Amino acid sequence: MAAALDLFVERGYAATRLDDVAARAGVSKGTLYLYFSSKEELFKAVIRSGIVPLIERGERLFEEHKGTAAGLLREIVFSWWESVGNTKLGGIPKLMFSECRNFPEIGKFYYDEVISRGHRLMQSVLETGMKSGEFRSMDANYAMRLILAPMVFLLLWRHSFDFCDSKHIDADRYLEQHLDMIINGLMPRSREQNNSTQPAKVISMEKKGRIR
Amino acid sequence: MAAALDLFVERGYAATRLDDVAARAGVSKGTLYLYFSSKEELFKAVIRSGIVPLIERGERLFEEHKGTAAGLLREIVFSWWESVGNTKLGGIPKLMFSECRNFPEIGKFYYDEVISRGHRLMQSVLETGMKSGEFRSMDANYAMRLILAPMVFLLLWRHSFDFCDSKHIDADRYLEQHLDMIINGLMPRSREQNNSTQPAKVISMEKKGRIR
DNA sequence: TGTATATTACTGACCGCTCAGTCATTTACA
DNA sequence: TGTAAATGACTGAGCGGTCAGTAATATACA
Repeated sequence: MAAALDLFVERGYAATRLDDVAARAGVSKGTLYLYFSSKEELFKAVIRSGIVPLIERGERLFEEHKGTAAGLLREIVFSWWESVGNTKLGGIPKLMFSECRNFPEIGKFYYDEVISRGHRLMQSVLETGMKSGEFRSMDANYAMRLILAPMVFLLLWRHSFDFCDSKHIDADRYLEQHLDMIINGLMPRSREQNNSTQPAKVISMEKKGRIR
Repeated sequence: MAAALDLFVERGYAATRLDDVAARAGVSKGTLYLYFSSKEELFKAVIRSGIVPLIERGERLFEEHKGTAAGLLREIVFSWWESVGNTKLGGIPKLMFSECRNFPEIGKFYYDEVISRGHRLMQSVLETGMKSGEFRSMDANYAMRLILAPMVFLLLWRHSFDFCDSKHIDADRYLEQHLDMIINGLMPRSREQNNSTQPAKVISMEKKGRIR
């Protein structure tokens, strides 16, 4: 399954040959069929085992958190990047976006088990912040999508056009600035108070030369 | 080429059969080879002819604009959605993200002719606003990416997981809220002044029931 | 303990289908 | 009638999937 993940991420579903998966795994193609009844089943297994555990971690972060909503937001963003963005698991979302129309069943599975739970999590964080008055009130469903979009987009970019890009994106700076722009867009009233809402600095891998 | 665009967008590159393209175009497969020397050449031609004209329109908007940077931003966002998001051309970015690793040559072409020009355009808008003091000063390269990401992401979503999503996204509300969050994140000092920076309302298809 | 039998894990040659690409033939038309 | 355009049957490589066979290990039994 590790071999399959590598190759699926690298070449996409259709372009991955089972002979190659078998070769990389150090077994014969026949052996694959002792464990997975078809290429599609192998694909599903890879997706399932790789992603589902991660979403659960995020849900735990939310339940256990005590502090500002902005701090929690920050914590989720950076721990997500650490465990997904920076690992080979980061290729899965790209894979899913590319293939979900051709495999609606897997698409639905991924949506139900990963995406919708991620959405619910982020929306809860925002609603918490709105209720407490830390964020101004807005449609949490759309706000949630607007916060997640640049995060996932960074992942997709990394696995697609990044190789063309002369200016490689520094993920930490990108996420840092995203938070900065989003928080200032979310905060009510004056802007100055926002510096007090970053108690989570400890867990982030914040750069010294942070952009103002 | 219209037939090919339809099918590429609908099924992806690998899953599109030239027999089907020919059938939809109302010609025989042999005829395709009188005009395109290979499937890959057909793909390139589709991408080239579909997208390049659009970017030029955006560049013209920038050059001709007189008004606030926020107004220009708004105008670009909505006219982009009108001419790309709402048409079948909207499938091309999804296609490019999915396939650019398998066709680095096309990926490079797309990056050079479309993405980098789009980046430059948006970055210019932001820098204009920063110079005039309308926006607070920040790294324009990252800000540009953070503004474009949710826009492109909406397109990708529409062509991938949207079919799973029970709550269909209203593109206008989404973009409206994006602008609202971004502008308020970009504006210096007090939040109240931002309502004066929407002279571009005319061209947008703004909904009455806008989210506050 | 030595031999026979069963089980498990794996192999790789093979099959059949799909589909990009070809080309001898037909059609359109000036 | 000559030539350019179009056709569609055909080819062959590639690849998902199969299965008879092998080797190693475990079990049965005398």
